[in-house]
Amino acid sequence: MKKKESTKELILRTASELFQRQGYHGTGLNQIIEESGAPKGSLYYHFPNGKEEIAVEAIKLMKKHLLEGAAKDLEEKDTAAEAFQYHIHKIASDFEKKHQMEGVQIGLIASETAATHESLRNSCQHAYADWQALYANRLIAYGYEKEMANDLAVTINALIEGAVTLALTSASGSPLYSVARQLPSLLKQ
Amino acid sequence: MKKKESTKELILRTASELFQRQGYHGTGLNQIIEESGAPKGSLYYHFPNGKEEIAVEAIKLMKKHLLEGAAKDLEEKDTAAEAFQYHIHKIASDFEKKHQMEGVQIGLIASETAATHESLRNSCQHAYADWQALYANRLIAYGYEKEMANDLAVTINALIEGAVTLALTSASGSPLYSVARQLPSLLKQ
DNA sequence: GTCTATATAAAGATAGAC
DNA sequence: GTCTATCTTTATATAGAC
Repeated sequence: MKKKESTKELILRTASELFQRQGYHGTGLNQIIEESGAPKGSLYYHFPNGKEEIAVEAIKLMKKHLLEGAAKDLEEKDTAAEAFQYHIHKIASDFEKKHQMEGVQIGLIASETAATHESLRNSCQHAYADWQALYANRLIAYGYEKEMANDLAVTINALIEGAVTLALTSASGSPLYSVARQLPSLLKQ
Repeated sequence: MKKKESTKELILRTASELFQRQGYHGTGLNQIIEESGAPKGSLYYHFPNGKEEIAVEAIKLMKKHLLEGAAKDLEEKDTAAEAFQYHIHKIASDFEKKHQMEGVQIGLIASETAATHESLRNSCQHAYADWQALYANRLIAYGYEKEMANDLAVTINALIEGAVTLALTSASGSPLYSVARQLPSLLKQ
C-alpha cells in the first residue's frame, strides 16, 4: 500500500511543478498554498527559511525525477545514438501529449537565479553535475573513452536544455525532433 | 557625431540588460527606473501598456544585437565548422571577461513566459525564427542543402542556448568550449 | 515630455490560537 | 502540526503639477 503523501511532500511537489512552469520569481508562495491546498502556516513550519529553502528542496526533487527518467530511457539500447535518440523522443512525445514540460528542465530556475541567488545556482549546478555523470557513464558503457564521454555528456545536456526551451517557445515538439535527427552524427564513433 | 540616447532608448537598454540577467519576473519596474535614472512618469509615457510592452520592445532590441553579433562572427571563414566554432568561442570569451552574458540569450524570458504571457512567447518565437534563418542561410552558403541546413540551424541554436545556461550555472565558460569541440562532428559534410 | 507623490494590489514573512 | 489573521515590503500602475 502506498503511503499517503505528507503535507511537506505535497507542498514540495506543487512548488516543483510551478517553478518549472513559471520560474522562481514567477511563482508566489500564495499560489503554492492555493494550488496545494496546504495552509501558509504549514509552509513556514516545514520550511522555516521560506521561499529559497522550498526552491532548494524542489530542485533536489526535480533532479531525482530527472535522473530516474533518464536512466530508464537510456537502458538496453544497442548503440549510444539509439539510446539518446529514444530519450529525446520520449521528452518530445510527453510534451506533445501534455503541452507542458514535466521534470525535464531546471534551466529556467538556473538562469533566473544564477546572478542573484547563490544557493539556488549551487543546487542547479549539482543537479547538472549528476545528470552529466549519468550521461557520461552510459556513454562509457557504450565504448567511449572517458574524456570524450564527458565532453559529449555536456554537449547532449546543452542540446536537450536548449531544445526544450525552443519547444516551449514554439509550442511544438519539432525542435526536439530536429535535434534528435542530428544526434547520430554527434555520436558516430 | 553619435546622437545622444533618448530616454526611451535608455529605458529600453536598461530593461533589456536586467531582463537578460534576472528574467522578466525577477526584474521590477522600480529597478529599471533606478538603474536607468529615468523617472517613472517617463516610463509610462513611453510605454503606456506598462511592463509587458517594455518587455516586447526589449526582446526586439535583444534580437537586433543577437543577429548583428552572429552575422559578424560567421563572416569569412573557410568552413561551416570554423565559422560556428568561432561564434561560440566569442560568446565564451565574452562571458569569461565580464562574468555575465550580454545579448546572447532570450531563452530565460522565453521559458518564463511561454506558459503565461502569449505576447512575450510570440516575440521570443519570432526572435528564434530570425536567428535560425540567419544560421540556415550561412549553412546553405557553406554548401548545405536546404532541409539539412534548417535542421542544423535549430540544433546549433539549441546547443548554444543550452550551453549558455550551463555556463551561467557553473559560472564558467567551460560548457561552451565542450560544445565547440563537438561541433565539427555535427558539421562534417 | 518630465517628474513626484500616491493609489492599490500582491509579494514574502510572522504571530499566536488551536 | 495546523490554521487564520496580520505585518511589512515591494510590485505595478496612475494622477496631476510643471
